[in-house]
Amino acid sequence: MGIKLTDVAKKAGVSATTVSRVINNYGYLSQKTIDKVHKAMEELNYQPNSMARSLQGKNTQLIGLIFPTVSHPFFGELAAKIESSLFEKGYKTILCDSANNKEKERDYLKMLAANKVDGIIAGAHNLDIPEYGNVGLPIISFDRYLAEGIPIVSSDSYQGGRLATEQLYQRGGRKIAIFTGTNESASPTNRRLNGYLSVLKEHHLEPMVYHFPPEYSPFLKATEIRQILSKEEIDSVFCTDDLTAILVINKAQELGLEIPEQLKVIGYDGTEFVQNYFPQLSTVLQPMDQFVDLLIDLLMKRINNAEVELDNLYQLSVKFIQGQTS
Amino acid sequence: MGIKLTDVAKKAGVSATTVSRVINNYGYLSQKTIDKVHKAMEELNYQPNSMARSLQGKNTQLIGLIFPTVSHPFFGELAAKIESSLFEKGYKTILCDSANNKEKERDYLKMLAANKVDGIIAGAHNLDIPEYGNVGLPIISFDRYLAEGIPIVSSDSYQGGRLATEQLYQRGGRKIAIFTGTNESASPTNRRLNGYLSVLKEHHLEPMVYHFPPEYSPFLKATEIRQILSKEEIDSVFCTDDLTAILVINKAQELGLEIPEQLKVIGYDGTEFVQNYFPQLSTVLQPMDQFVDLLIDLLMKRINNAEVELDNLYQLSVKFIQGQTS
DNA sequence: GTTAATATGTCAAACGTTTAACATAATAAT
DNA sequence: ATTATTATGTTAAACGTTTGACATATTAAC
Repeated sequence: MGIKLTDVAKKAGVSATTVSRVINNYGYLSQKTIDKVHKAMEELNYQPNSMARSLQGKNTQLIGLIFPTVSHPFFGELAAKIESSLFEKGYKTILCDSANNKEKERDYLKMLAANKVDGIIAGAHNLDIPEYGNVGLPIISFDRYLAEGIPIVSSDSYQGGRLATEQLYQRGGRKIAIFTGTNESASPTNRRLNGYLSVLKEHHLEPMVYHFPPEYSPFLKATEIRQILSKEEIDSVFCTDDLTAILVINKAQELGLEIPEQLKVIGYDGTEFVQNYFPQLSTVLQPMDQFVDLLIDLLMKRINNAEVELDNLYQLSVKFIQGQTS
Repeated sequence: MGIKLTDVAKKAGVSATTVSRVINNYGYLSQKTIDKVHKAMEELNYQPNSMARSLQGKNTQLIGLIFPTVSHPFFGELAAKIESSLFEKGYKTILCDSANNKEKERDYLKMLAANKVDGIIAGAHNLDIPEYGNVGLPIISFDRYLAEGIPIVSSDSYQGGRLATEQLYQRGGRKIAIFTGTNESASPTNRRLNGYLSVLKEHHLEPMVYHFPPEYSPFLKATEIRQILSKEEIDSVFCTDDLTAILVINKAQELGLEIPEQLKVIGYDGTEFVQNYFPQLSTVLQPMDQFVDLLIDLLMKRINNAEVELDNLYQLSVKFIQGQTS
């Protein structure tokens, strides 16, 4: 098929070993030879066959990325930033959208192993996948418990939950509801709820907790939100993600509720996207860039030394962003 | 390292060849042996080494996806759907965000070749990358001219441009501006502008064309939009993407302009995201699912037969969605 | 002019799988 | 009982690269 190492050797008038030495930079080499070989590689547009290299035990420079879906702005941004940062380090990214599908996630895990990726960053939301425990690859998790010994990077959700709820209270909210996902006790995301509950308790307020299953379509969710808003007496909502907050605002407007006078809304995530296109939203900003840096930093550590000791949980602090919805 | 074919053979009490026969399903095999081998593979959690397989000339089942960035909802959705559809066909997706960076796109092209992907779907926006012409891989392009012989899948942008502009006119717009990207004459996207121009000409109206370079941040773009809206006499804007339309709406609200009474706005794309979270926006719906099906269908054709004759351009028709902004 | 250091070459094994060629069993068909 | 068919095994080469062992040539150092 393509150009191979021996073609380069022939063209440069050297041995195959010498070409390999140039590529892998070992042994004695004169500058003249190095230049000659590089020139030949350029002229032939030679690319070493990754397959053959990694058969030899070389790294594939591939990283698997397992997220629910990049069509969600939060994960889209996270994936884009991770991809970009990895690229700068010479890694390529295999994208795995688990789509809240346990089977798919499992299949992907197998595939990534078969493709001998150097490591995995996983942030999907399907629970109980024991395979994570024994893939035998460096894995770092985002915002979710996977298995013993796999470090988790997340925002300080408890603090974030408190922060948002406290803000609603400060602004006069007394009937403060929380709209969140399904109960996932093992994952840090759930701590947003705990933060909310702790603040309500301190102020002796009655919690109003609404769970929305992740498989709900936005339309279905919006419909249910509308019902809740029209039926229940609520003056404030803490949504554990920005998109839900946007639905709440849309439905509140449909119902003629003044924001923030009649209904205060605070979201969670603070993606660049939402900040750019919904600047009015009050939200809790997750430190996206720090996530990316830390995830990759930890992963690189594990790749370079599988036995390195890492913490179980890294919690990055969040920041409240005051918009006009609270 | 891991479990290999010979381990499976030993465990199942058969020869390596037999295991290979089971995996690749050729030659004579008894059901008993097949079961025995499968059982051994399961028990050992065996995954054939993809590297070794593709060294043998087997397909890698890898597809490269080159898009500007998945942090943009349009490309995020497109990427997610393509990934999902490819997964069902047994392919894995290597994600390449070109980030409007020509060098990165070039590097990625090389990497994809080195990784022996079976094919590429490219929808980035950097022009003049001659390498596309001679990667020697099946490539299908989305919405952009890459090189001679590479089919383009796009929406019927000319029709879309006409549709949106005509709608604005019908609703009473007489000072109709267009907000679009930088002039890229070779790409189909530019035809949205041409559609706009043709309608204005028919109605003897003066075109008002504003170009925004793709490297502009949303903030910068928003600032400029605000200036334009406050200075110029405009009663309607056709934005060639939804996100720009959202910026226009936000800035118009800041300026106290009533929508649609004082300013009508129509976007372009109609992603599920925008439909879910900005349902009020009038827009031109691109047939996302048809894009995905066609892109993959064409790519598969090229993969299975490199010489297959394909059209240069596939234009899918768009649909106007009436919201409350026009 | 000897010695050491540097530079390149030859050769072959290895990575894990596929597959062709050939051999031999086991089973079924006549 | 002979023959054909089906099932499995043995062996070895191949994919493209890396790397160690060893040999030899060139250059530099004293």
